[in-house]
Amino acid sequence: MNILATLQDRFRQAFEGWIEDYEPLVELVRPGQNPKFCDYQANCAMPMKQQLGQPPREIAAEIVKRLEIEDICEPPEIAGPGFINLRLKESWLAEQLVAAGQDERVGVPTTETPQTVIIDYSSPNVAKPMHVGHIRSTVIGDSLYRIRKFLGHNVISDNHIGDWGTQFGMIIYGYRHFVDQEAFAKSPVEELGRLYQWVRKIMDYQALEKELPDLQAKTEQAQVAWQKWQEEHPESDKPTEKKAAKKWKQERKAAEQGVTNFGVATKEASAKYSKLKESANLIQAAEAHPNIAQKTLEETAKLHAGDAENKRFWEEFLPPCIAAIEEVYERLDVTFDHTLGESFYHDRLPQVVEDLKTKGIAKPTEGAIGVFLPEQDIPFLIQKKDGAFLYATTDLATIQYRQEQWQPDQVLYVVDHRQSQHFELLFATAKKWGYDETDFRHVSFGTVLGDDGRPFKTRAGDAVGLEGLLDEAVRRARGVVDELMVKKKEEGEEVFPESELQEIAETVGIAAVKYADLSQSRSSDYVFSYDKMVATKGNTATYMQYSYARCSSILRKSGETIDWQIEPSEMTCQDPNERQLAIKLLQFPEVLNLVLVDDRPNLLTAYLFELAKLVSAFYEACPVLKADTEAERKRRLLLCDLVARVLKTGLGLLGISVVKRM
RNA sequence: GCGUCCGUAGCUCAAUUGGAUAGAGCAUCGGUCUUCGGAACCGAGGGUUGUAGGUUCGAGUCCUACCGGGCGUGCCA
Repeated sequence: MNILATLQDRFRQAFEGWIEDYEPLVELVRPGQNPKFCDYQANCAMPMKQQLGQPPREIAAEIVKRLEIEDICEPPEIAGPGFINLRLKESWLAEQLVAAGQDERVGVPTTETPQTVIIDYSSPNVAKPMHVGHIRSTVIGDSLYRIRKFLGHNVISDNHIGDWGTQFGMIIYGYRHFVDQEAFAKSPVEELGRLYQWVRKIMDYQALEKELPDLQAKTEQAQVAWQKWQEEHPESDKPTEKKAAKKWKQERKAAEQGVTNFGVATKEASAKYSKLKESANLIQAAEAHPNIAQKTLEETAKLHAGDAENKRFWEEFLPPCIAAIEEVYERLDVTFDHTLGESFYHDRLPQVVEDLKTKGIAKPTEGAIGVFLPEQDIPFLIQKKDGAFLYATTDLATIQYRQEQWQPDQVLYVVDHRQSQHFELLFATAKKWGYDETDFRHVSFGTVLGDDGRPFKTRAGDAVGLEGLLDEAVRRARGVVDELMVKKKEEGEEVFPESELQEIAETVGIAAVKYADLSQSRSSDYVFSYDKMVATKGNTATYMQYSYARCSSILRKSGETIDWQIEPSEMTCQDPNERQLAIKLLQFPEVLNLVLVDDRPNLLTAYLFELAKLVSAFYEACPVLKADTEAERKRRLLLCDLVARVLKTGLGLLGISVVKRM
């Protein structure tokens, strides 16, 4: 049962035959902001002023008159400029609680309008270790998948892995020249990873060798230019006229920034260079394999052209690489319905370009092929002048395939915000191509930052590996769990066995990483902090899991079997804390729907956090096991049961598991 | 230059897309309690929502300008 939807229905009925185009007004029925005023409120009277030419308070009175809602709410009150305040009836709340309690889905109905939705997320490159950058896409995508599925949509997850790119040229080249056969036989993935890193290092070294003098020269030039600008533009010369002053300031900023920008770039580059230079082996390899970047590109081109040997390497390397990625997913408890990578679409690319050309959508431009779109200052290039295809081409082929295969109503791309322009171009092109019925959405997200406010990197400047990150989170979680055990021991309580402690740490650690990400507003960057994510206070997975464990423990200690076959009158809330908790529990369905409006899992985490806080207040005010009467005890135990189930279900929809005790 | 996102409490972040007194957590301060699991609860201080205008019953949210930042910006993905 969705309270909000039910109330909105009643308003819809009230408007019917009276007001035209009332749907936007129905949207203005909302949960109340402050329990002091109301449980729900309708803000529709004010905007109706224009249409009806009456004072909003009069309109509100008219709405209330037409509204048939007395089975659900107390008589509505009109407040302020024309707010209609609704207060739910105790008897109705009790009925809904019992219905939710009896329902395996804790009262969440499935949708009446199921849609076919494809979600494209995670998308790692094979043969390259997964890193911190993959967390958000994977975790957010997985959660959106779970929620849609739970609500009854036909969801298809497709992991569009990078299995056809230049990294294969790199490992093929590496395999030809540097492979340690023994290591490869023992663990192909590890050896391929080493080869990738090694070739990457040689490439970096050679590139830096070439670029560094240039960078240093540019830094010096920038310094000279800045000096000169300052000499030629003393502060006293600053124009007083507004426009000229602005230009003056901009020039100064440009000159000054040139120094810092090139300075920083040079400093970073030379630090990296001298670090690489420490390895004699690397220098030797770099000398023996000049221009390695070009050679790896050639290997990639050969693979794409169907070279038998490279294709054989690819076929040999791919399965173990995918298996390694699967291991990470298993640890994260993430699954996909399909894993159709770039290579899957390779054969379709020429036809895509041909078709777009034939239909007059794409045309040659400076030797390449591109789609020109109104309101876009750059063309969407689908073929390079050397004839090679681009990821734009693959993305279009993917859209075409998915339409043929699944006819989706909606396609979500959970990809970081830096690619928003690419998706704008992609979606516009797809529309022109005829796929104009599908709701394509770029579910974008911000960058994961370190505590210095810059993208989260290791001290050496590399991306942080995902597995190491998870290990560290689990290690911190173990620290938290151990601390807890010390306390238990002091208080003479049972200390858990080692195996269980490790299990709890794993569950709590992984949950912490996921929750930290999901609880953040998706569009903004966020600062990664191990300490904060495993904190036992605040909006963290740890706090929620504890709340669940505490609830479970009370239920366990009651020694009773939960039985929801009761009369609603027995569930009537007697205490304000019970009532607040009951309403929050019943709002679970509407929150899930709200999450999907704009694909914002943080609304679900916020809801769960509020629920957990209300439970704490409830325990404080309302003894459960030591309740005054048997009826009270029973009612409160049932509330605990529902809380535990909503917490578990809600966390489950975020991809987070719970433990029975901690 | 153009495009785009952002600027909210000391810190990290919310704010149901235009609704009532802008909320949480951390940190700070005060209080409660012989713990149904105290990882608790109750309370206080802390804000000109970057600045200045505008739109209207009503603006953190929309419009304009400015200040400060991130990201992107034709053949990488």
